[in-house]
Amino acid sequence: MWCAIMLQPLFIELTPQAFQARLLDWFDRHGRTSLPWQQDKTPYRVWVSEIMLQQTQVATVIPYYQRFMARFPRVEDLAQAAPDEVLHLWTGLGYYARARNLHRAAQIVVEVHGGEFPVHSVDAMAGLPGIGRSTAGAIIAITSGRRAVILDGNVKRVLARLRAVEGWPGRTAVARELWRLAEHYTPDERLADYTQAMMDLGATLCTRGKPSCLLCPFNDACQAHARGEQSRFPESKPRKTLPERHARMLLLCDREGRVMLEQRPASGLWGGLWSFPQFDDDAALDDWLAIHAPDAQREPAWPTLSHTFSHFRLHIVPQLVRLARDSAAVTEPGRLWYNPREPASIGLAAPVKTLLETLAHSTTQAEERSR
DNA sequence: AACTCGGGGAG
DNA sequence: CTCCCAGAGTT
Repeated sequence: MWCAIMLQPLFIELTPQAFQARLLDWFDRHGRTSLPWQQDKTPYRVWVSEIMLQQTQVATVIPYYQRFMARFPRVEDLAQAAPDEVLHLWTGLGYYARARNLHRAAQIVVEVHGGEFPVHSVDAMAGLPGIGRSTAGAIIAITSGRRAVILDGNVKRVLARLRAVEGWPGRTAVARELWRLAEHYTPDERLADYTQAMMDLGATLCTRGKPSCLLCPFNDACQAHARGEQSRFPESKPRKTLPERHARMLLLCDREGRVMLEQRPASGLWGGLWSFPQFDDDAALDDWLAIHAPDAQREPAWPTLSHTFSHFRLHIVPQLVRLARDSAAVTEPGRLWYNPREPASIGLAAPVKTLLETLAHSTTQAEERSR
């Protein structure tokens, strides 16, 4: 009889106090302390890091963070910046709404809150553009030590495994359960260390693939580990096949080697970034050329450049066109003539940046050949 | 509740 | 190739 009971994986479910004690003990010995945003932990510096780190890995963020903080050391510097320069420093990071919201939030902090972040209130913090429930909690816990709860990807993974939470966290019911657990385990003291510890555990031991369970302080209490099903938690998003889209990009060059860019609408894909005129097909591009540059000369199309987004794949055919006369005809608001060899401080979509670099190269080589 | 919004690291 | 990362905003 007792045998049948013993065959069940029997857990002594850790109390929040026991969980916190083990976690903080592990953190004191193995936590990360050298990340750039862990030095001089002001709300501004932590905030910028938290926004950059949304859906973005630490290693990717570090160089962007260094450049950004060097240019905008204080929230006032960011508030006064030109939108184009903010987007320029964000070029390549993705999710450009983050940069636009960051800029707006900086202006609100300066103009409405007197330059101080409202770290006294999760609701006040979450009222700022780009700051949601989790990011608000992280900034408050890390910089003020007040009790605040976070639920980022690391915490989701740790808790989903510890308690074998079934289902994809994108589903409302699963997210609600994870928030409940996050609240359950959050302590009343050492909030900054606890918050950083949960993220460090998720980032260094309780990783998505091949977690280091042997080194984990919770390997005797983790329900996923007991089942040998670490990789099944948290459950992954149900995937659909990505839709395919096609586009032509017009690389319109003048005789000085400059190329025309247009600014994209402030909202939507690549919002506020500068890009090449984009067309659904060859005929649409021809129509545009007939109107704006009737005597321009098309060159053979470059090889297709494929770019994958979260929710579709874009196949880009770059079409180089050289203007026979000068560029005056197509100078309008929302357009600029860009010299690829003298990069300006503007935001560029990743494939656009790639194409501009290719263009700079080919132009340079053409000059060398002509000597 | 489902969809939109990027780019790259890691397997 | 696939998966998803210190998520938030919109529909």
